[in-house]
Amino acid sequence: MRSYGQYCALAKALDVIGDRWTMLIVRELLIRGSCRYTDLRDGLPGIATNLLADRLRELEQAGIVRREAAPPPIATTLFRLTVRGEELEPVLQELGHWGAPLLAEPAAEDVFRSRWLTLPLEHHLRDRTPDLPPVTLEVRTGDEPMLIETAGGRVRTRPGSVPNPDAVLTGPPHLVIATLTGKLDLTDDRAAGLQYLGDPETLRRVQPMSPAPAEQSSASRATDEEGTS
Amino acid sequence: MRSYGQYCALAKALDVIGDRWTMLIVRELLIRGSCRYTDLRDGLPGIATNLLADRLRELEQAGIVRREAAPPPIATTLFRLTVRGEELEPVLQELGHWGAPLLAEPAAEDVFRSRWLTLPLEHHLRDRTPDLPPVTLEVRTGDEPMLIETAGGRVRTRPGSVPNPDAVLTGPPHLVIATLTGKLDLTDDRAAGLQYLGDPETLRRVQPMSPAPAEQSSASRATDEEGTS
DNA sequence: CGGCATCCTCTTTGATACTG
DNA sequence: CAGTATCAAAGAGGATGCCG
Repeated sequence: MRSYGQYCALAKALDVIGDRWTMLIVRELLIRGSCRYTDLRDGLPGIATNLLADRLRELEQAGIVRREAAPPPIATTLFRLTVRGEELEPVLQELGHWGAPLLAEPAAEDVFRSRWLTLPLEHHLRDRTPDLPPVTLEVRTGDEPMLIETAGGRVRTRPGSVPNPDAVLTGPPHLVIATLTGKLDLTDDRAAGLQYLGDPETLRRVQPMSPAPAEQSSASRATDEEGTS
Repeated sequence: MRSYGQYCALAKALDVIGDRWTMLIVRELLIRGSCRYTDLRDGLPGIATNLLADRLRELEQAGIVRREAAPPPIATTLFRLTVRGEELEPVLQELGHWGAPLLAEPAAEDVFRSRWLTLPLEHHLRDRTPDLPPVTLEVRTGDEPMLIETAGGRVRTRPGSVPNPDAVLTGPPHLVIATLTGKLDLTDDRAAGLQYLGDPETLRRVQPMSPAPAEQSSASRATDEEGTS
């Protein structure tokens, strides 16, 4: 990327990670920890392979990504974030938080990977009753199942499946998100296509406090803009 | 900008504000509140005028910027952020925080506007003794003087100058920053070109707690990268 | 002046094909 | 698997022109 040439922390940050695709590559590495070129490509549908190669080289040079040889059994290159790279997590969290309302309308043409939910969900969900025995909620949406588990007072998410979860939530991404964040109630009319099996308490346990009042789905755009100083 | 086409909050955010120059335009509007096209252009050295016009239109469409006619005396257009636009402040703060280490080395070729310091400084500085009478520190670096004032327990910054500040700090940007953030001591050898006049207590009062140990200026890049999981 | 629109060149991207 | 090579299309940068 061409530098902005400005002595400003924001501009300098953007000089390094402001390029197209760069932050999404960091997202994948944050989600997956350490992974192969092909894993990255799979998590970044739409990226051109030469761009991915270019960006990885730039990120390596910038000290954000490290390339390492995989342990003996397998022979492949692995990519992972450096400490400096991991420090980008709060940035991505804030950006994701700001962008969350844009997910209000269903996916439409968009591709979706259930892994993309793990980071924001860990950030938003809380264990309301950490003293009770841990629970596991399986979420089935998108390409692969996902687990939401309470552990040590925190809520952890990871791709995967278990034999006997306390509950299973199944449905299209936008309804699953609305449900997990408390914007949509299980008894809600709009929940067509959503299925919840198991103890209702499991869901309530991890939902954030003060569930936001149900949003009007997606009407009126230009009219509800309002500015203040 | 071409959409990433991913149903992911981060990708959606970047669809809207990921374009080149866009975040810097938001920075200017956050700093200046409400301003004219030419003010923006001045705060964004290097931008092509057609790009600024394009981006402003896109931001308006996205509900981030509002265009308003200036009050009768003057006849000009004013641009300002909507509420949705102001909600980007935490994002810019995090990005700036991450990028701050990149300012360690002096400006070199970079252009600089002292206004660019106001946002991050307000975020980092603290009033250590809010019960004492308020103080004013004038900073002279870059294109225009700047004031750092304690008020109501907070530290406020703004471009400007006053007749009798409690202290005046003058010098090149990187030394001024190092001083204000406590990385550089007033008695430090490296402070060549830095001048401080007035009560030393004024500076100490607004500096953040636990001043970071003086950084080795800018040696060794490739060697000090280290990864953890 | 303030607020753009046009024109032109150069760089970056996106899509696809190919290789050690 | 982990890229490089190629090429057309889109976008950025820079200069200048226009209009109230």
